[in-house]
Amino acid sequence: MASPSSDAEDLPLRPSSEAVPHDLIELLFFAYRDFVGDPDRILADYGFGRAHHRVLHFVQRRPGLTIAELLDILQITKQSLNRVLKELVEKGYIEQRTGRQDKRQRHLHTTPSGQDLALRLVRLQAKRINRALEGAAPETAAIAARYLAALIDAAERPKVERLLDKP
Amino acid sequence: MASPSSDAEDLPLRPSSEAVPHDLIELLFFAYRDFVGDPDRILADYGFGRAHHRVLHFVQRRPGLTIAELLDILQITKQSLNRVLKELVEKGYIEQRTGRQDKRQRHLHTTPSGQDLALRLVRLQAKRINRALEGAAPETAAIAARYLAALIDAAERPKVERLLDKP
DNA sequence: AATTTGGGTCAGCCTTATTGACATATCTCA
DNA sequence: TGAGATATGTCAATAAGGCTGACCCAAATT
Repeated sequence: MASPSSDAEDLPLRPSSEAVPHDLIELLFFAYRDFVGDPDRILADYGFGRAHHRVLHFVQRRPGLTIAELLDILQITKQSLNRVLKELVEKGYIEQRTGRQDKRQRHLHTTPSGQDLALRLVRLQAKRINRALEGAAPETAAIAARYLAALIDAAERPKVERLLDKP
Repeated sequence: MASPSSDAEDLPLRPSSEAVPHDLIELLFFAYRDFVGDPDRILADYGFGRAHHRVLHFVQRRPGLTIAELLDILQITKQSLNRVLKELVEKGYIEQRTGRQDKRQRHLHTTPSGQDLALRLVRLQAKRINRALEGAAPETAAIAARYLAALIDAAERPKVERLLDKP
C-alpha cells in the first residue's frame, strides 16, 4: 500500500476535528435503542407508544407544565402532541387544569395512575442506567452527563440545562 | 414533613439500584435527537430517511455484509429492510453481489456515490462528537464509550463489541 | 429426493410525525 | 372599547418507518 491514500494511516493522529469515532457513533445508536426498548414493551400493554411516554415523563417531572412549554421541550407540532395527550387524558393518566391567571393555558398534571405508570417506567430506565454504572469508575455518571449535554445543539443546551437543574 | 415518606429524603444516599438519574435519562433523549438530526437534514435532499442512513452506514462500515447479517444488526424485519435497501440500490448508492460460495447470499457494498454520501454523513456526526470532546477531560471518550456499551442489552453486547472491534 | 436456508415480495395495518387551514377563547394594549 | 396577539384545539391529507402474515424461488444441505 504505497498509494497516496495510505498517508492518513501513517499519521500518528489526525486532528480531532477530522477523526471519526465510529464506536461513539454506533454505540449511541445501540444504547438508545435498548434504552427505549424497555419502556416500549410495557407501554404496549396500555395501548401507548413512545410518544405517550415522553409526554407522561415530562408532565410527571414538571407538574403544572403548559402545552406551550411541553411543545418547546418535545419539539413536535401541536397536532402531534394533541393526539397522544388526548389519549392520555381520556384514559385517565393526565389531567388538564385551566390556568388561574391566564385562563387560556392548560396546566398538565399526572393523575395517581399516571404517576404509577410514570414511576414504573422511570424506575425501569434507572435500573438499566444504574446497572451500567455499577462496575464503572465513579466519575462515569458525571462525565457521561457532561458528554451527552455537549452533544446537544448549542442553542438548545441552556434550555435543557435549565430543565434538568431545577427540581 | 414528618410523614413516613420523608424518610427517603433524610437518607444520605439511596442504594444505586433505586436512585433515579433523571439527568442521564433525559440527556440521552435530547442528545440522541440532535445527533440524528444533522444527517436527517442532508438525507432529505436525497429523498432518504433515517432508515436509509442506518443501512448505508453499516454497509459502508462492513463491506460485503449479507442481508442476514444486516438484519441482525438493525433488528428490523426483512420487509422493512427491503424497502429502504431497494431504494438505495435503485438510486445507485448500494450494490448487491451474489455470493461466490453460497449463491443465495447477497453481499452488500457501497458504490462510489454511496461512499461519498456515507462519508459526508459520518463526518457530520464526527464533528458533533469531536466538538463535544474538545473541552472535555481526556478520558471522556473512553468512559462515554464504556458507559454506552454498558447500556446495551447484555445479550446483544458481545455482538456489538465484535462489530466495533474488527475494522 | 426432501428439507432447510437466504432472500424477495404482496397486502394491510399501526404509530409518529408532518403541513396547512381554520376555530375559539382569552389576554393585552392603544 | 375594540383590535390584534396569544394559547389551545381540530380537521384533513401525507409521509416515514415499523409490523404481521402469507407466499415464492433458488440454492444448499442432508
